[in-house]
Amino acid sequence: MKKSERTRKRILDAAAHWLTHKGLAATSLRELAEETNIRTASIYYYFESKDALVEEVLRIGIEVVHQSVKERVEMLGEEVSFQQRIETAITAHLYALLMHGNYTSAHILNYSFVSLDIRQRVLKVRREYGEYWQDLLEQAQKAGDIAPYVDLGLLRLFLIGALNWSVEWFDAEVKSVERLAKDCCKMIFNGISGHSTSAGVTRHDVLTCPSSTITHDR
Amino acid sequence: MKKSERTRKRILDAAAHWLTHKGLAATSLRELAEETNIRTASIYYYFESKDALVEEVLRIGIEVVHQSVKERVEMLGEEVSFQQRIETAITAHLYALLMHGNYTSAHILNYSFVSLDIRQRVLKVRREYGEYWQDLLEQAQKAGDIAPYVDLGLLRLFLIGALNWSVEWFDAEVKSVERLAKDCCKMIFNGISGHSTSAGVTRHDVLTCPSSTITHDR
DNA sequence: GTCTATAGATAGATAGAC
DNA sequence: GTCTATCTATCTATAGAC
Repeated sequence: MKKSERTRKRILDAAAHWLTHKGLAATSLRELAEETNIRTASIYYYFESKDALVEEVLRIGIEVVHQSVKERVEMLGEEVSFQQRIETAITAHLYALLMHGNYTSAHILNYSFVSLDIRQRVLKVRREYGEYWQDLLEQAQKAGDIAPYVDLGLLRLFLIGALNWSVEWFDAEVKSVERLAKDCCKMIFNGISGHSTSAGVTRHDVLTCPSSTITHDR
Repeated sequence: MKKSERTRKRILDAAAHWLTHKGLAATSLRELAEETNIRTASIYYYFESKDALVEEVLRIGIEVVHQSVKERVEMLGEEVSFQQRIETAITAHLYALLMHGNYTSAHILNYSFVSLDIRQRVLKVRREYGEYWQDLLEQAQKAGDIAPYVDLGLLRLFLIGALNWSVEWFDAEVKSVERLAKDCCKMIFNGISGHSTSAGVTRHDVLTCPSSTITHDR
């Protein structure tokens, strides 16, 4: 890696760090320059503007998660169950989110505040990742691993939302990423109800169920 | 309500709006004053500083949700099942979040960026709300409505995280708050698995909304 | 309570030397 | 590639009249 590329990366790293901890408007090029040991004006050699720098951080923030998830799911063999694939996807998402730096959290925390221009361009990258999950979930539903009644769009938004929020509370000393992913997956697949059959036990008589758990349907 | 109180409220409303849509540092007292039809200096008659104003918005953002949830759950009779109580709590949380203004979203989107002082004080109010949910979930587990294997702390963070994230994608024209709450509750309690823990999957007509109509983002 | 006026700090961005 | 110097704009906050 050339020195010029390294400098560029150091600016991006500093930006991701400040965007995560201070927010968009409180992230000043002066402080980024100080942290990178260059002068403010030198940033403009690498980036056209503050907006361009921020846009790249946000874009990387999604791409790194998307790539991580895709890679690790594809590494699984063909015969692996969809529940296992989804657990792997959750693990990979959490890993990229929690362990691999500030780019993704910078994205999550600042997306609402960047200019409309940036938001629209970054939205494309977001959509691609959303569609990856949507495909995964649809395949799982077709294969019968997800019940037909489930609204996959809602599931996707609900799941990714919950995972993204973990940047606010995750603590590796309380629960590891793998453990967290496994527990989330179990909760999502088996449900939390105390009235159904015990978690993980396969039932074939799906047409019968304790009515008490659905009595509030109207 | 006195004129002075109304002016104060108009400043708070404007602040909540700007904090939600532009973020902490991009929310300037000048623009708040303009939106409130007063001069910048007049804001200092009502609030000691920008920080004090922001802190009050964030505090209200939690309190309004906490109160809404508490009220609506307490309105339910004693004999109501815990699953129903939790669905009511989810509905109330979403209502306060999505329908009743920008205070809560201002909190969610800016909490990471406010000064340590504010964050620590606001954290107390947050904790109180978290404890309310923890109590509710513990009672449900004791009553047998939530399975013993469930990590209630994880469930609480997962659930509230997913709900809070809905500010990013909720669209009342796609799915109403009540419908959304009901569907979330069903998914959480019954699980999404197509194979096991079958409680509830007898009703395949529960989710009427085609997932494709849910927007990825706004 | 609301105003005018302004102090004092800091922001993004540019010009041009080296 | 990196620098110094600086322009222009905007910010929070204060002083003091009315």
